[in-house]
Amino acid sequence: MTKPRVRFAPSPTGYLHIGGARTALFNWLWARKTGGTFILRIEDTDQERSTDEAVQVIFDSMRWLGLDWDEGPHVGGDCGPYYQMQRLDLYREHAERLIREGSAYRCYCTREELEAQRNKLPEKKRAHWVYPGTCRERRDEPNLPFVVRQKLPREGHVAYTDLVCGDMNIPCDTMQDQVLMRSNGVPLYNFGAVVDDVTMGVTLVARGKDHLINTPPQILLYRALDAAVPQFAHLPMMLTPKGEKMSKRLADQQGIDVPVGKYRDKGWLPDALLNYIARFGWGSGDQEIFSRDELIEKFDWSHVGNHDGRYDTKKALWVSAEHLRKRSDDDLSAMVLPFLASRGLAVSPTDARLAPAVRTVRPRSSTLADMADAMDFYFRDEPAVDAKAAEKFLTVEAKGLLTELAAVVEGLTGEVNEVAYHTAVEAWLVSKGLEIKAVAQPARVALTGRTASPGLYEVMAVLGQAVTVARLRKAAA
RNA sequence: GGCCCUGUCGUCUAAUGGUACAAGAUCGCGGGUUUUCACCCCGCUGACACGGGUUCGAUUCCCGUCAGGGCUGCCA
Repeated sequence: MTKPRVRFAPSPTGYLHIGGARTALFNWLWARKTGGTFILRIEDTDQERSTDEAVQVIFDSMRWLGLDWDEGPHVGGDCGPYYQMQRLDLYREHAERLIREGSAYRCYCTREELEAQRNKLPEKKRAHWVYPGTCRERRDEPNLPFVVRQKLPREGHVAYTDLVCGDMNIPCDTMQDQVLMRSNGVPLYNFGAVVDDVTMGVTLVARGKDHLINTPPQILLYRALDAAVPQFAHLPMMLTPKGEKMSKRLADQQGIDVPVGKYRDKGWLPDALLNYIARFGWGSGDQEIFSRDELIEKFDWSHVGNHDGRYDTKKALWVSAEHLRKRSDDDLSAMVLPFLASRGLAVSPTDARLAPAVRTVRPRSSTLADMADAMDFYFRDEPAVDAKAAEKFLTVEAKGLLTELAAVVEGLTGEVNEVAYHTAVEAWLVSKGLEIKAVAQPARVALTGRTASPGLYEVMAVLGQAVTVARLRKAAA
């Protein structure tokens, strides 16, 4: 049995959409699970919207996610080139063949003529205008611009079995003679994709359900080209929390990050994003958290659902946090550095406070950005003090206690660690007949500038004796 | 409007023609732990869209209704 060949074929018109990332992931998982081939192909035939920058963004996002491709730009392959705009000869040859064999025809109707026809319809009915087939039987070949249209059967059905959606059976009279090639010789999606999938030997096409309706005419094209029809798997849509298509605008309104790059910028771990989007439309028993290898091991088309879902920001953040908690202090230290840097904190990778600081904030963070924010006070010369907190807790009475506390800490000798702080402070409290509650919040504000932070003794241990004393004294002044 | 897909807790998933008072996770709420905030632990609320059939029996199969989504471009 031959190994699967799957592909991800984005169009470079902006950024890698999170829904696109899921399509890429499912294809990639299948290739990795089966030992098949994962192809990356750039569908840049929309010259109005495609840009080189967007191509670069796709590469960057794919690499960040760790979805490496076996064939495609940069890595090459036997079926290249992998940019559609570099394959125009191929499309022209295939279009000519279809015309010759009667599965396609040249259409000389101009855009203006067709537009005029459409506009004759009442406004409400314009949406269901279909091309009337004016040039279907035309035999002459005037020296005029033309598009190539697919010549569809007027009756019959196209049947196929979708790995996700099951048995499909679509009547031909609901399709129309779609344009295959523009008048400038550039193919449209439904043609370019088929020619490429045929010539690249793609055996399984997994894509969003928004392409479900494109499949029957594509199957007709495969048949017309005497090519094997691949398997199809149409993935359910990722919708906004309100159940709408995830356009950039709507997503922004509802606080969802659509571009993959946003997740990187916000300090998600790539594996966490992969986990969240994998669980979207797919599941494996009760398991929620998957490593990359577990996804490869457990992924299966039979467990891909076929109903659309809604993005859930809270659950997404939970998944992110779970992945963060599984990482070692050292890993996280290295990864959080850029986030500290972007906050103006040039912390050295060898700073001894780094890993201990990470350990204290890890259970309080959902992303690396959260983590950097939570760690801020460790690395500033002076903590940013919340004015309200200071007003509430740094009272005259509290300042007196902080002065004493500073002296207690200053008096410590030997190995001064978390336990030592704990022991010494407890002893002092007992001698004063006080409970920790009496000084906890004032001390916290003094040391961190905030009312919520890791435990006091942990904080002292990371800060060190000298800084702890200094901050306590400063707050008491 | 037409065509296509889909309807299980708010959300993402699970299970099944009858051991079932429909399972897990998240969110929400309450409690515990605690120097704060988290983490963690315990508990609670919460769903088979509706109506017909098929069947001894339907959440599960079929039909209809309703609802949601997608497509309906010389976009992808």
